[in-house]
Amino acid sequence: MKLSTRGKYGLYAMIYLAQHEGEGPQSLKAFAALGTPEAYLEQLLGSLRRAQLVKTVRGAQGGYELSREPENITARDIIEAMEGPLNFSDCVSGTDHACDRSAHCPAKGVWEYLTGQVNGLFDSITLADMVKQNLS
Amino acid sequence: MKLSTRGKYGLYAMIYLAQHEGEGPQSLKAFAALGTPEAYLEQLLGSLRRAQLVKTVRGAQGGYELSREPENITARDIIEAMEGPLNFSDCVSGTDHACDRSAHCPAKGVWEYLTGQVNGLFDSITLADMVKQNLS
DNA sequence: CGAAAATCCGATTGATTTAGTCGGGATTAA
DNA sequence: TTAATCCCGACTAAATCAATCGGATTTTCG
Repeated sequence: MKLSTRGKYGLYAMIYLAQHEGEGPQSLKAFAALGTPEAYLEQLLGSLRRAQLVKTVRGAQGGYELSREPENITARDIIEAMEGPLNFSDCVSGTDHACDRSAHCPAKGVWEYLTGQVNGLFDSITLADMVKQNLS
Repeated sequence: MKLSTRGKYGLYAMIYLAQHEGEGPQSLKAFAALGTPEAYLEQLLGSLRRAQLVKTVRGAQGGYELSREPENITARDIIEAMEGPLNFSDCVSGTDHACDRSAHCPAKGVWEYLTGQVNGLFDSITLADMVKQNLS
């Protein structure tokens, strides 16, 4: 089970923005230090913007800023914006017709439980915690 | 973030074997009810065998059995056998040279923390719990 | 006004991974 | 000896990933 680079780079970017809060909008060029291709990062920041985690200022001197305080942005917000919702098995999320015996399927309960627990974990960490390395 | 079908089918298969413990080896044909192509399932059971979670009896009347009691097999054992170890970011696991600034990288601590927590969660659920739906 | 600095956006592409399929080989019970 | 059954490596079509590219739009600054 692994994350794609989208989640990884997305988290880097958000941490970067949190570290530069109050310094005005950060341009993609400023992100260069993150070591990610600028054109790719641009795409990823688009996902973060559509999820309303960052806001943008267009035009010269423009760039990206957090759209709310780091205390109110969770790891789950970020990962979900980048990778879509956690989905261990189709029989839990969404359309549900993937399995015709879900009523008596023990696996379904397992997936539901694990999904809830992992989502809870990711919900419990804020961007502020990450920057301060306040993890426990 | 999603699991591949390997993890999903692998868990089904292990639950099936736990439910039929003591009934002798279960053949791939018996698994047909799981709705997974037999030839594919065969491949997957191979992974479970190499991880020593199941043992096999070859030849006629042969099949698959759990190699130890359901109380001593965890969700992590199964998922890891099927999908490899949890890897949120290369900067945590393995070769480590993926990132030259890992010393002062706040993201690294986040990945380490999340990896530990999720592994702990998966460790805490046994196959016996799953069959009995004893999740909490 | 015009140029430069920036984000926005859809299309495209090469590499990798996924989800199987296939064909034959080895083992064992009856 | 035959049928049942697992073992294994090679193959493949489809999907996803990780970018790249070209141009459009917006805004500041001189």
